[in-house]
Amino acid sequence: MEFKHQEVESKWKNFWTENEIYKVKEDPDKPKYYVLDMFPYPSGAGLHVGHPLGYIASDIIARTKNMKGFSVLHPMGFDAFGLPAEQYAIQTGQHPSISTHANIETYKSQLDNIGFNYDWSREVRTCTPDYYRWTQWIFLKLFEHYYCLQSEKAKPITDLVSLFEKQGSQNTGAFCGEKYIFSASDWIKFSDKEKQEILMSYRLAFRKKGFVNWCEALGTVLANDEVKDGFSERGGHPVEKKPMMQWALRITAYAERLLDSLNDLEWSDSLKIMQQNWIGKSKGAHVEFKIENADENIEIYTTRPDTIFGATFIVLAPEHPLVDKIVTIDQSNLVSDYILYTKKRTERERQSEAKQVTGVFTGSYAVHPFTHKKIPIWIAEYVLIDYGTGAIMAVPSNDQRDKVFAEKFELAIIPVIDQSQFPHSSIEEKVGTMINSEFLNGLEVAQAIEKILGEIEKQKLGKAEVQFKMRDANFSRQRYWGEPFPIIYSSDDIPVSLTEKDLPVLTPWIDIIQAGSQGQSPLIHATEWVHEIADFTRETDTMPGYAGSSWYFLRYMDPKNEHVFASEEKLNYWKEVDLYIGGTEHAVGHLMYSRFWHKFLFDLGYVHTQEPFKKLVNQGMIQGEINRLFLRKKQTEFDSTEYADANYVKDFNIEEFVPVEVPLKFVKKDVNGKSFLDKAGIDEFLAFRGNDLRVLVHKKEAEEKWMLDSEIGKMSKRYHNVVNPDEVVAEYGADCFRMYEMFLGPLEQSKPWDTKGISGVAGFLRRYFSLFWNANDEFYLTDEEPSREELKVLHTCIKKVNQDTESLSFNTSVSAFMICVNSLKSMACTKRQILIPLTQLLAPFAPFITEEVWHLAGNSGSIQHSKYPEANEDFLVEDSVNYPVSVNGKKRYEWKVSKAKPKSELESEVLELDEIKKWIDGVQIKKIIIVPERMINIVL
RNA sequence: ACCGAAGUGGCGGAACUGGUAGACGCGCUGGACUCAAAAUCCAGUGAACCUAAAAUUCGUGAGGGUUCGAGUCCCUCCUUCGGUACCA
Repeated sequence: MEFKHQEVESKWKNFWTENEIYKVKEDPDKPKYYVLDMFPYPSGAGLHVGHPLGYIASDIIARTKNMKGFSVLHPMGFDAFGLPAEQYAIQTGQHPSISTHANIETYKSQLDNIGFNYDWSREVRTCTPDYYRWTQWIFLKLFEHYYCLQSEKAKPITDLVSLFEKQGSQNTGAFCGEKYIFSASDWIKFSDKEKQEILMSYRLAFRKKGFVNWCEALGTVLANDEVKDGFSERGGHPVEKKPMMQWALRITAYAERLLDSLNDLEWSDSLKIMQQNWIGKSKGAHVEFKIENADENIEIYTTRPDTIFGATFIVLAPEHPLVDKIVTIDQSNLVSDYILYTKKRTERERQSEAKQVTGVFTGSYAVHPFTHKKIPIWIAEYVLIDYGTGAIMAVPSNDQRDKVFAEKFELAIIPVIDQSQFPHSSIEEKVGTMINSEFLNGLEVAQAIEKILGEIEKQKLGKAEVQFKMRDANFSRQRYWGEPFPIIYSSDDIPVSLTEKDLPVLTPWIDIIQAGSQGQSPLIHATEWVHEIADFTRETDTMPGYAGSSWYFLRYMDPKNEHVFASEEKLNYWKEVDLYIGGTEHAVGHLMYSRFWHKFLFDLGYVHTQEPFKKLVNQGMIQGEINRLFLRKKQTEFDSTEYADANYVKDFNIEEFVPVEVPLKFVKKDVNGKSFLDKAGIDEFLAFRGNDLRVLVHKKEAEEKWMLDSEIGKMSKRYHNVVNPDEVVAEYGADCFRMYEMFLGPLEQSKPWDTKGISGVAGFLRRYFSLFWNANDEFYLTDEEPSREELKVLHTCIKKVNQDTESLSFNTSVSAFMICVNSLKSMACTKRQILIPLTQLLAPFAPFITEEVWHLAGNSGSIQHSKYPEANEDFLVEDSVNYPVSVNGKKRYEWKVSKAKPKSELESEVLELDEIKKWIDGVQIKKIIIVPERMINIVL
C-alpha cells in the first residue's frame, strides 16, 4: 500500500486544526515545559531549508514532552522590524509594512507545510503596534530607572532625585556614566536643564554621543554590514565616522550580574566563555599621568600595573578629547591627517592589522608618575576610545602590540620582568620576577601587582578598579522601520518621556522613505507627526533590531493582553524558557541583551526568574552550494559579453574576470559530483542574466558541459542558492523532510544541504508503512503475544530514542528507527503490541504518517495525545559479552563469553585461545588488563 | 587581530566517562525479478598487499607528547565556519 503523503497531510492538518489539537493551555495540574525557537526575520527570499533545522528539533521535543504529560508552549512569531525591508522599500517604493506582512504570510504557509505544532493564536510580530507598545513601555521603564549598586537592582530615578535633594551626589550608590559632584544645596539650585543632564548620567536608557557610519554621497547613515574597507557597498562611496547624539542602554550596570549568573545556566561551556569574554571583566588600575607643561592629566587604564616601570610611552585613541589640546604646532598636520585616516577605518580594521601598526607622535610628553622621566605621547588607531579610558601606558616589554609599535617607531623598551624561569611563556603571561622596577624588584608578578596598587592609591596617583570590556549598548538607529521612541524634546532640547497612556507611539506612514539631510531617520519627513505635540518635537530615531527580540518570549505567554505585556498569572505559570534553540550567530548580541532586559524586568518585579533561558542549544547552519561562471571584464562598451567556464578561465589571468553566481536550479552534477551547466542550463542562465545580443560562452572541453566553480557557503538570496523546503516537502512529504533534516547530522554542527541522501529516509518510511499491510493490501495487525526477540528490538529502540531526544541527538534517533524497522521487517512482525508503541515513539518525528496509522489501527483522537512508550530494561539484558582481545593495544580477536564468568577465569582462559597463543608465544606477559564487559588487553 | 566551534571512507555521519574506528543512510559494484527499464529485494564495499581466501600492514587535518591502550586528553601548527557591538 502506497503512502500518499499529499492526501494524508492535508487530511490530518485539517483534523488537527478542527479539533484544536495544538491549542496551548495553562493547565495547573500538569508540569509546564516551554520550548522556544529563535524567531526568524521574514526576508523576501522566503523560508529556506536552514530555518527548519532547529524548528524541527524543537517540534520533536515539544511533541515528546506533550505525550509525556507536560503542558507545552512551543510558539512561533516574527522578528519583523529591520533594515532589509527598509532597503527594499527604498529600491522599489513598496512600503515596509506591506512587504513585511506579505513575507510573513509566505513564511507561515511554508512552516505549516512542514507540520509544526504551533498554536498560531499565540503568534507575535514585533512590528505590530499591540506588540511594540510594550517594547516602548519597557524603554520608558529603563528611562525612568537607575541602577543602585548597594541593593544591586534597578530603582526609580525619582528615588535618586530625593537622595540628591537630601545628600547631593555623594554616597548614593548609584551606577553612573560621567561623574558629577555636587551637594544637596547645589542640586536644588540647578536649572531643570542641568538637572536633566545630570540624571542622564544615571538613567538606564540615556543619551550620549556615539559614532555612526556617515556616507556623504548617499546622504545617509550606513550599517556596518553596508560598509566595506571604508566605502559603501552600494556605489562604493567613502564612509566616515560621524558623532551623533544617540540613545544607549546602560547594560554595563548589569555586567557583574550578567557574568555571575552564567553559572546557573545549562548552556554549552563555549557559549558561556564567549559571553564571559564579551563582558570581559578585568582587574586593573586607573593611573593619572601628568602632561608636561600643561595642567591636565591623562588618565590611563591598565590591567598590568606591575609593569608600570616598563611604560616608555603613552598612546591615546585618535578620538581622545585631549589630542587637540596637546598636539604641538610641528606635529599638527601629521596628527590631523592621521585622524582623518582613522575616521575611515572600521573598528575591526583598526584592531586586526596588528602587523602594520600605524600612529603619530603628538609632540607632547607625559611625566612618568614614579620615575618622573618624560615619555612621549602618541596617538594610534589600535587604542579604541570606547574601551577603558581611551588611553594606555605602553609597555613594549610585556605587551605584543606595544612591542611592535615601539620597534616600528624606535621607542625605548625596558625589560621589567625576568621570565628566564619560564622559558615557554609569552611576554604577556603574568609570570616571572620584577627587575628594573625600583621598589618592585625581586617580587613575583602577583605580589608586584598587589604592591603597586597599594602604592598608586597611597600616592594618590590613581585607583585600583575593576573594568569591563563590554560597552553600553547603542540603542538609536537613524531609520524608519523600527519602533519609534516614546520621547519628545522641549524647545531647549530636554528629552521628556511620554506616559504609558500615550503608548503605542505609532509609526507614521510616509510614502517615500529617505534619510534626512543631516543623516536623520526618514521619520524627520513626517512633519506633522514630529510636531504633533505643541511646543515639543518628537524623537525621530527608532529602536534597533534587538529591541523587539529582547523580550518576545514573554509575550508568547499572553500575546493578546491589552493591559500588561503578560499577566502575572501567565508569567507565573510559564516562568522561563526551558529550552531555547537557535544559531550561534546570536551567541552574544541577542542573548546578552535579552538577559539584560530580563534582569531589569526582574528587578522591577514583573518577571520572577533571574534568567530567561534555562537551557540553550546552538543549532548549526545549513550551508548552500555557491556555483559560479566567470564574466570577462569589458575593456570598451562595444565588447561582446563573454562568459568562461571554470576550466577555460584557468588559462588566463583571473584578474581579467569577475565571478558571477549561477542559480542553483540550473546546475547539474556529473558522476564525480562536479557542478556543470548543460546546453539547456546555459540557455536558462543567459535568459536569467538578461540576454545580450552578442554573447559568447567559452569552455575548454569539446563536450557540451560548462564546468562551474563551486564552493560551500551561506545559503542566501544573494547567491541564488536558497533551497525552498516547499519543493522537497511536495516531492517527499513533510515527514520525510523532517526526518531527513534530523538525519543529516548533529544539530549543533553546520552542514551543506544536499538531497542526495533523502531517498534513504523515504525508503525507511515506506518500509515502516509496509509493516502494516498484508499481501492482499489490507491493513493488518495481530493481537498475538510478541516474542522476546521482538520485544528486545522494540525496547532497544525506545531506550535509544529516549536517550537521544534528551540529548538532542536526533540523527542517531533516526538511525535507531531504521535499525528497528529493518529488524521487524526481517522478522515479518505484525503484532499490535510491537508496532503501535513504535508508532507512538515515531509520532513526534513523523506526525502525519503515524496519525494515519493510529487511526487505521482503530484508535480515535490524535496520537499526539496518547501516552509516550517507556523502555522496559527487562527486555534488554544480555547474558554474554563480546570481548575484543588486544595484544599490546592492538585488537587480535573477538571472544564471546558468558557475562557471569569471573575475572580470574577470563584471565587464564584468554591465554589459552589459539588466536591469542600465536601472539604471546615465547614472550613474557607483563600484565593483563580486563575492563569488565568492555575489553581485554594483554601487555607483553 | 581577538573570542568561539569544526576537521573521521567517494559523500552525510556513528563511536556514552580514554577501551572492537567507520553504526545508519547515500553512492558504487555484483545478483534476483523484468522483453527491457524504473521500483523493489539480496550480497559486497576504508586503503595497501594478494589470482582468490586467510593473514598482515596502514589509517580519524599535520607534527609532537601522555597512556597498557588516543578519533577522544595535552602542546604546536594548518584549513574552514560563526561572532567582533548598526545584517538578522
